Amino acid sequence: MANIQDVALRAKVSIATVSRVVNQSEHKVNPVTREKVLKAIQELDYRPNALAKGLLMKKTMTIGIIIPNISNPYYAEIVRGIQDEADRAGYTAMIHNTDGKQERIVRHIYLLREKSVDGVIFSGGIINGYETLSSLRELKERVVVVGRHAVDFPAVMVDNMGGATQAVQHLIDLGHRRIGCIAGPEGSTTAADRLTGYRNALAQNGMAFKPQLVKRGNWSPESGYLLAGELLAGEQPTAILCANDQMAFGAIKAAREAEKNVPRELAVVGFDNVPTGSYFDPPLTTVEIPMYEIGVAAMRMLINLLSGEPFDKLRLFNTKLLIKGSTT
Amino acid sequence: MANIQDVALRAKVSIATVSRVVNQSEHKVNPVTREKVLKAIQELDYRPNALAKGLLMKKTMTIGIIIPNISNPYYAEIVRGIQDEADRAGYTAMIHNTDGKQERIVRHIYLLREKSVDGVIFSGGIINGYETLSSLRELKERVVVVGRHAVDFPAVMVDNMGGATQAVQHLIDLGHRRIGCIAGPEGSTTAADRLTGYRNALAQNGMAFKPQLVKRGNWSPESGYLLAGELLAGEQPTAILCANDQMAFGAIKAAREAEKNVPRELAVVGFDNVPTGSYFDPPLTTVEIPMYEIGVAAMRMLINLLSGEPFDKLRLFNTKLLIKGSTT
DNA sequence: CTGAAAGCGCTTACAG
DNA sequence: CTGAAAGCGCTTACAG
Repeated sequence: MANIQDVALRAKVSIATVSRVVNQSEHKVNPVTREKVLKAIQELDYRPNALAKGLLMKKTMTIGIIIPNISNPYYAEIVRGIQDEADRAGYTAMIHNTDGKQERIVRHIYLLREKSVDGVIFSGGIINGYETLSSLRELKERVVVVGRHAVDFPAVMVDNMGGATQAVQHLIDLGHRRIGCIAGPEGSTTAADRLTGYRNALAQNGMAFKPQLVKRGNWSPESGYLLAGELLAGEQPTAILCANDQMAFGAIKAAREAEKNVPRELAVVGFDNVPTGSYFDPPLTTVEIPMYEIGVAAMRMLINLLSGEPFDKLRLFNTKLLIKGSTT
Repeated sequence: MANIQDVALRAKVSIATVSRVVNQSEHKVNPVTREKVLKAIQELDYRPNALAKGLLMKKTMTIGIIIPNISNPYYAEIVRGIQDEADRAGYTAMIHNTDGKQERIVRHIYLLREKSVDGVIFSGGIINGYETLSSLRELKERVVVVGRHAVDFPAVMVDNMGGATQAVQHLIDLGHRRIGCIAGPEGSTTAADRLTGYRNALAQNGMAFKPQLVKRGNWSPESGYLLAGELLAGEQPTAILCANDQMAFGAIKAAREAEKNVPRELAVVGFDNVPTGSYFDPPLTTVEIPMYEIGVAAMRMLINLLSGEPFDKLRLFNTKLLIKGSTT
């Protein structure tokens, strides 16, 4: 690969001049000289080496994204938002899957530091524990998080609580009185907030909270399927709020196998509004979250953080209840 | 951030010695000295700078992945496979979305060169045109592709043709004689191969190929929905092969709205076996592709390529017809 | 076993 | 307007 030296030699100028041309520097360069350099660059198919530049400038135009799993459509959509915004600003992203495991989170944070990323966006899982915080020490002024975290980073958040309350209110308005909940896993603040929203709606309507109507899944359709099966065999709710769409897909399948008509005998609400939900039969009623925009906003925030621009340290997105065929 | 110099100063040794300890070099280091260095590293929370190392060693332990769109579950699954295998080998991946646009492909290939990635995995879209090939020039010995391409790179391929033939044979065996096809877009070799498979099955059974039974979508559920609507309103096939699951979801929705029972009045087959397909009603009959394993295999191949190990330049994966409720 | 020094490919303050 | 030189943080051949 041709380097700056090769270009300088061929154009018969110094590397300083080549650098100025390449970077369209303020520093004046004679037009004739510039042309010579441009010609040499073209002929040699020269590209500046970003490692060398990054080492010197202490700026790599690279960011890290830490998520549980890119093959989860929720994160995939957020990531696409982050990347589109990053691309517009000239940043490249390195994506790290942690499956929510502390050990992997810590290891990948260290990796990002070694690779000298300019900043980090953290979504999913949870930042806690001495190890994780300690690994973030050197990076902590350059982190943006998506979701609610114990630590005080600039954050893009979603009104999960309000969304869940609204969804349950919708079920109550339809006349449901035994409303089950397939919640997300322990340790997820998103899951916790959605569950709180469910409880709030019950309380606001003077309805008792019954722990036996609540099951905790792991976001997968399988877990929704199994837990809905348990609820239908036991407590027999007439409606179920699922903490995400995937689990709602599983719940609808369980209802089908139990020969319960959705929505007539069992109403089901999901959360997120993943793309395929509206193709289901019945189309899934769900709480929409603007995942793509969340990603864009998180990257926007990181760009401001890194450039020293002032910005709001907290951006809250509202949800929107989409009433479709799985509730009536 | 502490650098190697800081560690050397604190441990009262030279940077050469620190380097040897950090890299667990062959070169002997006195155990007492080693301990001093380790202690300093710990106290300073030192991490070696990968930019400096990469610049010197001409090896960054970073790879690039070029795909159309990470929020497409097909690519997300392949990427997860690539990343898991990459992670095991100590590589980090930079993912670039091109939406299949030549301009973006070219731009991102140049970006990957600037960032000095060790290698590239290219999936989706298509490598052709002077611009793209030219941009790949410097990287061409370090590229692995997924899918069929005009250019001769080491490749991981899928028997799309055989899978489609098998799926259509299944429909024929069920007695269907008017079989429609919602194919993928022009310019996609995957789409072309699946369409050829469809035609082959017809030919093998002495059935005529009718162009009016074939429509070309763009892989999205919307396109499947619209095109299935056209087929149902016009040619009235009794079965449709869709070139991917997303379009099959759309087709089933169109059938529902046209009050055609699936599978009784319209049989539908998808392709890929994305995770949600089996939760549909009816569960989607589809041609399974081992997406995750394809990703793993592609990364494995790239690792061998980069390390100079001998390996098969072509790895072919077979598909598997999964018969579910959308065909009977 | 230890360290001084060269060099990877850049940018920029400084001198001319 | 142009260029020589320092320095970013590393690894390793070489000398001792």
